[in-house]
Amino acid sequence: MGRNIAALGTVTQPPGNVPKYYLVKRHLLEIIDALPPGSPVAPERVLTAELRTSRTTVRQALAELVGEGRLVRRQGSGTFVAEPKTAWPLSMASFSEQAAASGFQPGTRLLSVETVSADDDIARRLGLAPGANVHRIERLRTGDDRPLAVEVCFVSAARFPRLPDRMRSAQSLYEVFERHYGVVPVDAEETIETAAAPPAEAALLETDTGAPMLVLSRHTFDDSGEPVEWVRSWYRGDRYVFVARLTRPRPRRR
Amino acid sequence: MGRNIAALGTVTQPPGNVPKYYLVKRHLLEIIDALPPGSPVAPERVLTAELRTSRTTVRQALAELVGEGRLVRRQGSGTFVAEPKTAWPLSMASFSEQAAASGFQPGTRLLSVETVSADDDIARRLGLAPGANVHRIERLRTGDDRPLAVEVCFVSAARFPRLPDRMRSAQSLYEVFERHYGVVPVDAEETIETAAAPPAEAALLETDTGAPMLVLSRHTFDDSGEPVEWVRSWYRGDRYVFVARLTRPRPRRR
DNA sequence: TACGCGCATTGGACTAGACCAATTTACACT
DNA sequence: AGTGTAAATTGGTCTAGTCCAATGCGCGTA
Repeated sequence: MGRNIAALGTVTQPPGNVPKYYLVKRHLLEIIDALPPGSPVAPERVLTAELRTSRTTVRQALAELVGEGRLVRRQGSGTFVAEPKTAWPLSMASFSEQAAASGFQPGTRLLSVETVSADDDIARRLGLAPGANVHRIERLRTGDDRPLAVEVCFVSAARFPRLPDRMRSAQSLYEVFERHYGVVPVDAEETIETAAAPPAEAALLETDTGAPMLVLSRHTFDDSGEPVEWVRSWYRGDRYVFVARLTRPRPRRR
Repeated sequence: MGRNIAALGTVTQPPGNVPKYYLVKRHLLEIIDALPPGSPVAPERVLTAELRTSRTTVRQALAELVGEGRLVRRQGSGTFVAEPKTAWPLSMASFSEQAAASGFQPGTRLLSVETVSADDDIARRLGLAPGANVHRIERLRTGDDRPLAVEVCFVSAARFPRLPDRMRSAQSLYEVFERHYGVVPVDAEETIETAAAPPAEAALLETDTGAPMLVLSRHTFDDSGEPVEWVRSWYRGDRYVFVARLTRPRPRRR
């Protein structure tokens, strides 16, 4: 068509400054909403010409849509409408149980197990003296053989001797905790934040450096209130939505 | 100094492709980590010259650091090390209670109340026929007079007649539910995802269009399992971390 | 001293284009 | 018809620069 971006949609928003790339984004959104997942979208250079803008501006709009899980891009191939996001439950259940609850075949790839000296933050979280030895366990969690999350877990080396060896043959960390050490995690504090994917995590999760991620940090305690583990998990923000079930704590007051 | 980016740090990561902007980001991170909040960081053009790269590349690194809450930028003024993020609890408590628990003086600004026809998604969520009337309540929640979140709430118009009038003088929606309609929300399903800030939300939250956000959607039910409200809240991803407390549901099995 | 105007500084948005990498397509040759 | 290679297509990274908007500083003036 070749109509100018200025003619796109109606700007009902704040008086002046809606960036041009955002008009492009809304325009693309209208197109995407009408197409089923997998449908191809016009290539960058075509959009650039059609909308009379620079490639940079088009790319900024596309990048946001990719980050929000609306589009998928494949170099050399094209841009396509993405599948809807997948729900990921927040619960005390083990990874395998959570995955199963979401209808995935869970899998784990052990990336590295090493024993290192804890930095101040980790030591404090695990109730150890600064510099104490901790096991650092890095794993790639998969669902239906597709990468799902990268987890880095820290536990006290003194409390869990020979854990590295045991990890190499085990699937579930919680099972090892219980079987070999009699430790049962009973509650946890989870924090959720956004971050940009570092190159290593991006590669493992098959996305791009800088892609928006959901970072879930879990601080787990056993029944006596002792800290058990400190885990930091990276999930692709364009693929997953976290779901939490909340119940009113007390009957009522007032 | 004028040292080239190629000399920065050591690339132990994946074989080849670490983008140049990421080297800049790591370099800046080292600087930031050693400075207290509020400290100024060198302006873009200086970094561009020092690191022998383009302004675009420097800006990409800065943008990610801003999105992760490590830096704050003020046009005409400069770039500064940011305050640490603030924890925001996920619980069934009302906004005021949650804010108080986080040490904020809670406030609410009613942006708009209107009665509209529900789209299919909203109707389904509230258990209504498609096109049924719903009240749409848009509010800006504040903590210590600073914008905290933008909330858009939908409730059935048939179930809550004259709610718009009552809202205008009320602070707490839950209080109105209980006092005037005898409805007490008891549990909820919350979903958390990432998104880029639209211009309107960005303006209200005093950030930039496209800034990474945490979007919290809450589907609330009363004691008989009836849906009460559907709320979508936008929080600045660079400022807040969501915190959830989890407890193992069952005593144990196996 | 206090005020106000103008300029320099700084971040924000956008452009046009170069070069690279992955993929797909087209075509020549067997 | 099948196969392999070259070319075209498409997304990814980076550069160099323009113009604008908000802020803050300094200087001249009242």
